[in-house]
Amino acid sequence: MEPKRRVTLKDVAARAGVSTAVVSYVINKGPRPTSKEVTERVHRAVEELDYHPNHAARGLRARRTHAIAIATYDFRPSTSFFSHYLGVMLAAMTEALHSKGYYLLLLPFAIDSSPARLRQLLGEGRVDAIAMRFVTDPPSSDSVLQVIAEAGLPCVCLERPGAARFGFPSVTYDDREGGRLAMEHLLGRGHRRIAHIHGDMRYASAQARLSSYERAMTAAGLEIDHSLIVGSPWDMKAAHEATQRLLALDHPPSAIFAASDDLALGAVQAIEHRGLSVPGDIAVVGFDDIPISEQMIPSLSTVRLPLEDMGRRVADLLTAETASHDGPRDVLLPVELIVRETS
Amino acid sequence: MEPKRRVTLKDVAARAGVSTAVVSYVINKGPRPTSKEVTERVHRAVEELDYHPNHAARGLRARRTHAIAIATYDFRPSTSFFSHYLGVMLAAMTEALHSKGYYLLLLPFAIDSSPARLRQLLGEGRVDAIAMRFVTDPPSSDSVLQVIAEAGLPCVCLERPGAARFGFPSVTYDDREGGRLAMEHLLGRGHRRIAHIHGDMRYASAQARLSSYERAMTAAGLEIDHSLIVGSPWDMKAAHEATQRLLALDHPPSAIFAASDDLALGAVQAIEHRGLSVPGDIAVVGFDDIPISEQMIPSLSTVRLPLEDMGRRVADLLTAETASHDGPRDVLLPVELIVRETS
DNA sequence: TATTCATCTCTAATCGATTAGAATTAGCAT
DNA sequence: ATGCTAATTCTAATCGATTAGAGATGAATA
Repeated sequence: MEPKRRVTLKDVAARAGVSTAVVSYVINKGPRPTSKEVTERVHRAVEELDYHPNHAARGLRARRTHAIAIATYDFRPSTSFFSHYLGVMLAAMTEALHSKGYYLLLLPFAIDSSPARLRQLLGEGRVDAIAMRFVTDPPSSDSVLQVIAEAGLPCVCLERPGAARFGFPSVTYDDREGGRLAMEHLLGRGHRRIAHIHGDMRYASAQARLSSYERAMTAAGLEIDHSLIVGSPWDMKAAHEATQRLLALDHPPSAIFAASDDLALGAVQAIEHRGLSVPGDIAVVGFDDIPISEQMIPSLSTVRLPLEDMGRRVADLLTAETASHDGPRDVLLPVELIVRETS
Repeated sequence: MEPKRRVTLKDVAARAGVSTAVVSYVINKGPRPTSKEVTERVHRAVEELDYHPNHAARGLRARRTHAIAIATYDFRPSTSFFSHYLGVMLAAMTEALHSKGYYLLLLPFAIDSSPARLRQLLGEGRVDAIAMRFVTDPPSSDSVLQVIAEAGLPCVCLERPGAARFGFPSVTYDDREGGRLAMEHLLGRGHRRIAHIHGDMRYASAQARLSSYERAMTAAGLEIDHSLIVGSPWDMKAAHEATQRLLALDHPPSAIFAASDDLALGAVQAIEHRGLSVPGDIAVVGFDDIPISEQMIPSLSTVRLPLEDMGRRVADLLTAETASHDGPRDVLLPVELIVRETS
C-alpha cells in the first residue's frame, strides 16, 4: 500500500478556490460566517477529496483533542475493570461521545497506581477531559483528583460524589434507594425475617446497600439480627457458603437481599441444593441486573442500574461547552426494581 | 484552577542551556547521540520542570500518535462488546500498550456499521494502528479491512484469521482444539452419548465448536444423533430449555458439551431442576472459563481462553517497529482444559 | 602545526490546522 | 455616484514538537 499523500486543508482550499481560513470556518461552522455559495463549494471539495482534518494539527493549534479519557480506580482491575457494569456503561459512553465527534481513551488504573501515569497523560495534553470511577468514597481519591484539578482539566466522577470541592460534578446511581426498594418489596410481601448478603465492604456500594438494609429493617420496626448479615467478597461461591450458614440457623430467613446479582446467584444455588425452592421457601432479590438474572430459571428479581444513562450523562457533562452554569452538580440517577420470579 | 502555562521543549532547552533539537534528541534517545553531560542536564531540566512532550505537536511533526484503536464487529454490540471475553483481553491490551507508551482508543462498532466512521478515524490520523475483532469469518469483514489497507495502516485481526491477503496478521485462540479437548475429556470418562448445545451459528466460534463436536464423535466411532445437537443464541435461558428437551428424550445424554459457559450454566440448572445431579447423572463441560464457572457449585469444567495472552500479543504486534520480517503471521494461541466438578 | 574525521550542537524549515487583523466586497441609505 | 457599515475573505502568525543541513568542537593523524 503506497500511503497516499494526505489530503490537507490547502488541497481543499485550492480546489474550492478559496483561502484555507475560509475552509476552516466552513468546517468548524464559525467563528465567522461564510457566504452560502462558498460554503457549498467548500463542502463539495471536502466531499470530493474525502478530506478529514488532521487531528494532530488541529489539537496543536486549537488545544482541543476531541478525546476523553476514562480511568477506574478499583481493587480488582484486571478481572473487574470490564465487568458487565462498566462494560455497558462504557459502550453507551463510547457511543455517545462518538456521536459528538469524541473518542474514548482507556486508562489502565488500579486503585493503588501512582499519579505519575495520570500526570503524564495530562501533561501530554492528550485529552480534553477525563472521567474517573472510584469504588470507594473520598478522601482516598483526593490525591488523584488533585492532580487533575492542577492540570485544569474538566473531570466527572462516576459513582462517588463529593468531588465538588475540586469543582468536579459527579454521576451516581442511587444505591440507597435501590436498597430501599428491594427491602420494601420483600417487606411488602410479608417477609419479616430477611437476611442480607453483603459484598466487599471496601466498596462504597457494599456499604450503602448494607446500610439500606439496616435502615429498612429498623424502619419496619424489626430488630437487626446480626446472624442474618453475612458477608463475602463479591464472590458467588462465598455467597453460596454464606447462604448455607443462613439455612443452618435455628430460625432461617424467609428472604434474602443480596448486594449483587452474583451473590444472589450463589444464594439461589445454595437454597436449591438444600432441596428448598425459590421463591417458595425463600425469596431472593439481587442488585445490578446482569444479563444472567433475566435468563436464569427462576429469573432473578433485582435492582436495575441506569448504566446506559450514566454513560450518556458522563459523556454529556464532559463535552458540554457550557461547563456548569451554577457550579458542579452531583447527578443522582434513579434505579429501578425489577420484580421477577425469585421473590 | 488557573491553567498554568504549559511547559514546552523551549523551556526545557532554556533551562538546560541547550537548543531544542538536543532536548528532542535526548528525549527520543536518538536519532543522534548526545554527550553524557548534556544528556544529564536535559534530564534534570525535564525532571525539574515536570515536562511532558505535547502529544499533538509530536504527532503533527513525527506522524506518530502513540495511540491504537480497537473496534469490534459484533452482532450484539451493546450487551456483548464488553463481555468478560473482551473485557479481560482489553484490560491486558491496555496495560501492555501503556507500558510501551501507547494508549488505547475505543471504537463503538456494530457489525453493520458503515465504513464511514472508520474512514474518518483513519483520515484524521488519530491512531498509529488498529485492532479489529470479528465474530464471523471473512469475507464479511473484507470491506472494512479494505478501508484500513487503503489507509496504509497496520492492523491486527482478532480471532478470525484470513486477513493475510491484506497483509494483516491475526491473533486467534484455538477453538477447534478447545472443542477437541472437551470432547476427548468426556469420551475419556467413558461417555458415549454426548449432547452439544451450540450458540448463535452466525458466530464462527459457534460453528467451530460444533464442528469439533462432530469430528470428535465421528473419530470415536460414534454416530451423530441430531437430536443431541440443540441450539440457542448464546442465551442461558435457551440453553435451559434446550437441556429440558434433551432430558425428555428416550435416550437422554450422559454428558453435555456446551459451546459456552453461559450455556453450560443453563444446562446445569435444568439438570438440577429435573432432580438429577451434575456430574452424577449428567456431566457438563463448558467453554470460555468465565469467573462464575470457578465459583459456582459444582464448579464448571471448561475450556479456558488465553485472553490475556491475546491482549498482549495484539499489543506487541501493533507496536512492533519491525513489522513482519517474513510476511504477516496468523498467531494461534493454545487453550487449556480446566477440569472441575461438573465432569 | 595543519588537516581530516568523528562527534556533538545549533539553526531553521516543517508538519497542518486555527485565528487575529487587514483587506475586500456587498448592501444600503443618502 | 458616494460614503458608511456589515458581511466575507485573505494573509500570515502561531501552536510545539521533529529533523535535515550546517556549524562547532575536539581528537587523531600527517
